[in-house]
Amino acid sequence: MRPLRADARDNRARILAAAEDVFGQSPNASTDEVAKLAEVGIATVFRHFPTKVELLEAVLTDRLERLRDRAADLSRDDDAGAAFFGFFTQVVSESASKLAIAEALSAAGTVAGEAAKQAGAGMREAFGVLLDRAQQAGAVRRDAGFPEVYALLVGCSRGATATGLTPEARGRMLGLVYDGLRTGSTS
Amino acid sequence: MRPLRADARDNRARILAAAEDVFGQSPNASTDEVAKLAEVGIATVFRHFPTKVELLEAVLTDRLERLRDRAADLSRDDDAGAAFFGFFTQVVSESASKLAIAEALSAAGTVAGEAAKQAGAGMREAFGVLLDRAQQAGAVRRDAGFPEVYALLVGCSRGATATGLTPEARGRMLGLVYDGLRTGSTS
DNA sequence: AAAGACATGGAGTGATTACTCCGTTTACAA
DNA sequence: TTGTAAACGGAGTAATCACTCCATGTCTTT
Repeated sequence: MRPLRADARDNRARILAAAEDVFGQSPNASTDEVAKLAEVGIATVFRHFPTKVELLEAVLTDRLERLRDRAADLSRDDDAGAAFFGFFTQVVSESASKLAIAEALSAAGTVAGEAAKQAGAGMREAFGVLLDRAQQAGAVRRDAGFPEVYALLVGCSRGATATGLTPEARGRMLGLVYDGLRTGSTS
Repeated sequence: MRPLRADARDNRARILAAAEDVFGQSPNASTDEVAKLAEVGIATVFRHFPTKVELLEAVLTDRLERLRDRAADLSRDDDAGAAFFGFFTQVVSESASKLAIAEALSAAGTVAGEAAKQAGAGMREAFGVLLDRAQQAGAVRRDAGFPEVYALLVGCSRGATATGLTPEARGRMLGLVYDGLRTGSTS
């Protein structure tokens, strides 16, 4: 297919940004709201994303790919422990202000269409690498399996946003979790 | 006001039960679905709960009160540590099958009307007592504040449900968290 | 610069849904 | 048993929302 016309590409980007914003604040907002914020007609939204679900998936995919890229970057860090805990902290902190990330993490494994599903798998895989390396380096206990650690990542994100934790309390919460994850706490 | 007529009281209970079931599975189901499941006309639903929001609040309040009662019971247990961890485990385990509990916990502090707000406060207070006693007994480290522990409770619930954790993985996740909460892990 | 493909906006459509009206039925008191 | 207030069911209403149609506008190519 031929490349998009300049204005079309522009609008597409604006719509995606607006959707991220709108759905980030209230997940079942109407498509009209997205159009309004993007300063675009409704028809334009539907031309670029034929269905509301596809628009949501596009937002989701976008977020997941960004998280995956960040995790992949960090997996090349020399300090595997710092990379793992740094990623974890960053994700949870961002979720506090961006509801959408928390939702994206939840949805990553469950619903969603093909593209989003793949992005979710990629993101989880990249996080798995971070965990592996941190365990090899002795920064995270070896008996911590991926599913439970990933659930903790998701859970901490949602818990922090849902209860409206202050940044300080969020730090203390992560401190508790990290103590549980570190080598040495043999339960 | 006079006592409800027998059939009315009956229907009210059936509607509440149906609502818990329906909204527990898909939080934005229609009121019709609740009526269908309760084997009651729509009008009857709206006569008992004048608004969909009020119906949701009633479900929420119900759940929160049950949790509060359970926490209050456990706070009379001799083993404060077992009481705290037992409650935590039970809440997270139930959330796995009942989405609604996880949602209720999240909503407890944020949105919701007067009755639900109060029920949420009561539940959090009862949980706070459990935490206090466990800390006094030396089963939970003293530098763990209520907000972050409560956020962990909510988070573990949501994380477990959102990622579809197996019961075994859920147990391991809780093991990690509990290790972080116990006395001795001085971070 | 001019043609024609590509995009756009916004009114329109049908489906869904929260909530109401009212004729009928049911529980309770005497 | 019967009168009546209380409760019920379900068709009806208005609003919302996802999505379409088409007349108008705008890039881009030669």
